[in-house]
Amino acid sequence: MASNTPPTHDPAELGELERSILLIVWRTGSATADQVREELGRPLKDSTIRTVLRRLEEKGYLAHSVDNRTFLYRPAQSRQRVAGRAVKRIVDWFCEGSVEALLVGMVDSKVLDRAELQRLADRIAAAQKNTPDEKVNKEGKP
Amino acid sequence: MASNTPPTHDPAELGELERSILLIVWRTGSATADQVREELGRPLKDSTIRTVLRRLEEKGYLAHSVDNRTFLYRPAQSRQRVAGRAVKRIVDWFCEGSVEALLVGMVDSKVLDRAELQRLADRIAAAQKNTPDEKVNKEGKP
DNA sequence: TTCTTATGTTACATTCAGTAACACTATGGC
DNA sequence: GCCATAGTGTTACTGAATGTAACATAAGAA
Repeated sequence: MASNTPPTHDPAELGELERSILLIVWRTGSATADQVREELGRPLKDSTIRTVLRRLEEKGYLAHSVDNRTFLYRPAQSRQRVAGRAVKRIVDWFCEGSVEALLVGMVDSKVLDRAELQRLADRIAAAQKNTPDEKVNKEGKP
Repeated sequence: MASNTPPTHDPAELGELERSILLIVWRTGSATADQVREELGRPLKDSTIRTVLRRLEEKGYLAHSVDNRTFLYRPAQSRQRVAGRAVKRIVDWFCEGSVEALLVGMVDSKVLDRAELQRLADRIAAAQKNTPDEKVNKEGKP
């Protein structure tokens, strides 16, 4: 498999409110609709929050358990995983799959500055060391 | 602090067709509505193509010049720049501005495999070397 | 039982992208 | 000069995704 994403577009597109709420759940680890509403600091009705939470769960970003009759939402995916996939999509679309090209572009467009680049290099070096020669092969991309 | 505020408007997500057309213009360097339509290989009306081209220009992705009464569209931004900014947005939203966190997440979620990571590290190392101590020098000419 | 609290369901407005018809205007040929 | 053609300008409709919320309902608590 690999290659392309199916015709149905990836649910990486979130709205503002959805994103805000998702961030809150990520930040807090878990939250009830009420907690989210308070965190939000915006005058939104309870049902609004719950609708968004439900949609986020439908989209696979959240999961919930029932704690004494109250829904407790938790992330179903890590922030970074979601971000990673979103980036992958961008890379596939705009850089024809080349992460390197993306990085070059990021430097080029000053999205990344030298300092960050340096830290990035360190970080990557560290990651290389931490994970020996493990198998991390993914989509067939020889 | 350094300039962090995106001066231009937020590069909102593009639709499928918009993306396809944008890719065509990027690929060909410049194109008329008619050329785009042929490249697309989809039975779309001329006005459709032109509408999308116009919207892409409004959004700042394309620019046009008039060649003998015919609009000739050209990219207003490079693919990589667009990609870079899109990634920055993701990083800001999901990783709280930390590109490192993003990279770690990408590795974690296997969006990036070790080979890519290695190339990336090389690439970055090369970039470090190529750019003295000055501000980021965009690849210029190899 | 009644009140309270939380969920389930349904709906409406808005925005945007996909798609296109139709009106309008130079320009070149006759 | 007049008209056909090839372009552009304008406007619009549709459908999906999101923001937002009202209203109905079920299950504990008092």
